[in-house]
Amino acid sequence: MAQEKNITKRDDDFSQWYLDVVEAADMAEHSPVRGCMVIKPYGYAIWENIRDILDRMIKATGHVNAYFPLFIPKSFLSKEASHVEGFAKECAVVTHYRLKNDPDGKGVVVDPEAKLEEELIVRPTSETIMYSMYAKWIQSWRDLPVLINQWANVVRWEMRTRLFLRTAEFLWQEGHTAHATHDEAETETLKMLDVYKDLAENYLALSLVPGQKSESEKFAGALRTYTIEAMMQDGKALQAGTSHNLGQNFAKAFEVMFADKDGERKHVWQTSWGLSTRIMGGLIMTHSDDKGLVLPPKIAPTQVVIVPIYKTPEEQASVLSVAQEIEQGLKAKQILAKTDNRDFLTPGAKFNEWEKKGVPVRIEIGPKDIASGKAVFVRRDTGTKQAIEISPLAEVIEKQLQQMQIDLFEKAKAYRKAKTFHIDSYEEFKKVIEETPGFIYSYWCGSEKCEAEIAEETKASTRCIPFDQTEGSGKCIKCGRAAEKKIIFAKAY
RNA sequence: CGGGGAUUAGCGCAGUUGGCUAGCGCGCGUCGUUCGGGACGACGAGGUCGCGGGUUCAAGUCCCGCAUCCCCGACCA
Repeated sequence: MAQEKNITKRDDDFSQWYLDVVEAADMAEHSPVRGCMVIKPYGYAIWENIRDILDRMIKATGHVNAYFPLFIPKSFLSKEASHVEGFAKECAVVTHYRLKNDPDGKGVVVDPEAKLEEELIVRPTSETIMYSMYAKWIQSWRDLPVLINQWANVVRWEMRTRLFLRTAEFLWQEGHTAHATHDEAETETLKMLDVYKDLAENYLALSLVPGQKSESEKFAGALRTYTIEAMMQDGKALQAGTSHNLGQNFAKAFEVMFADKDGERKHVWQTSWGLSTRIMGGLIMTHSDDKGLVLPPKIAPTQVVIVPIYKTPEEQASVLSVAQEIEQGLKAKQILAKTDNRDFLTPGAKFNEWEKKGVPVRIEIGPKDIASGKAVFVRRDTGTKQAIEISPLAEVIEKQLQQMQIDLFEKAKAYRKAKTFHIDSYEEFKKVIEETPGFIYSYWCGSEKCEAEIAEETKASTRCIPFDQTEGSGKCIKCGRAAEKKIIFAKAY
């Protein structure tokens, strides 16, 4: 039998299940370059959809796109102390600009004569290169705010990598803004986190909690970092997007200053925010099942696949012509439909292939259906099959796609709620994190010592201080001191 | 950077105490029969056994060195 490897989700092997889904859906694979990923056409089509939606949102909130260099002079990176400390350990460095033939034999070697005066860092993020330009562009309060976004690749030389979740090179957008006041920057920071939340919930159907990062988890160089933390099917957290209020830290390092209305020269207040291809890992780990990927209709490259079924050439002709009609009807409603008319595959093989790729809706059309004026409609998430009339088919499908989008989100939310625990005792905390991993809400005193000890003892890190806090106060889960707010602990990707 | 494991066809693997022309499954090609849940048969193509040394009449197999990859930790979007 031509049976491929099965995709099976087990608690102890969730990572393997995840990789199997990525492979089965034909989204990406490891490249020969260490830690780097090849995003295959199907995976890239999904990224393009996410990118286009987010790009529209970013522009709708008043931002414009620009592009800055891949290379950052080493001296730039070291201007902001905590920033360089945060990234120094994972930077790729360009030291030479030329190769030459190996004098001892085959191939080429780095020409030692071609050493750079100053090494160049392949950007791990673009704060420094962008703000060196902002310093020139911003002179007056009239130049503010600067609201620029960039779509780019960045490189972080991570020790261990995993497709989409952590790769040495990844694609993202990074927004970098400059404002006249702290409050304006803070508003911007929160506004963009909200854009990410909108994208993640209403398009990707991820279930998440927005909140603020602890001091130890915040971005290197930021005043405050806000995050959306999504929950995966194994109860672990995935940081799906972050928005930073940078304060004046970089403004001071790069001397980004403006003459204010009151005549004083002041440092600008800045923000940066980013969302990467990692979010596709979250998409996969939130919705997929043992048959493969499950895509929310709003980001699926193909929303409806029509599988024709026939035996004889006569049947083929009539079935394909009806399939064409259905496809046209769907396209007229802006539904991304395609007919799989490959006649070297059996219908079963096609069903399987499109299930692995997560196409939301499948329509089966064969001689029996044509005779009865109906077609078979199958939803990817529930697997429900039903016969529907061919004539008003597009309307029904349109509603079903909308419903599936809602259902996926509701399912993800219900799942997160089921794996969310409010815990007051450290003993219970340890038990829960081990036995039923999820988001644990506990009071925390705010000390890095408690945070670090908990991480050491339980492998759970602080994810965020949720905006949504229940009334009251309590005692720190670790040390017992008085605490004002709850923080979420979870194992994380 | 520590601790394990691996490297044989495109992919996944087997290969005995060293011994014949290095196998198996999937995939791939041609033809035929099939086609409502991953079709079947026949024939066929495909290998510098990671690299470099060594031992031997004989090395995928034994020895030495090197390289690369994977997994588990520390680091991270």
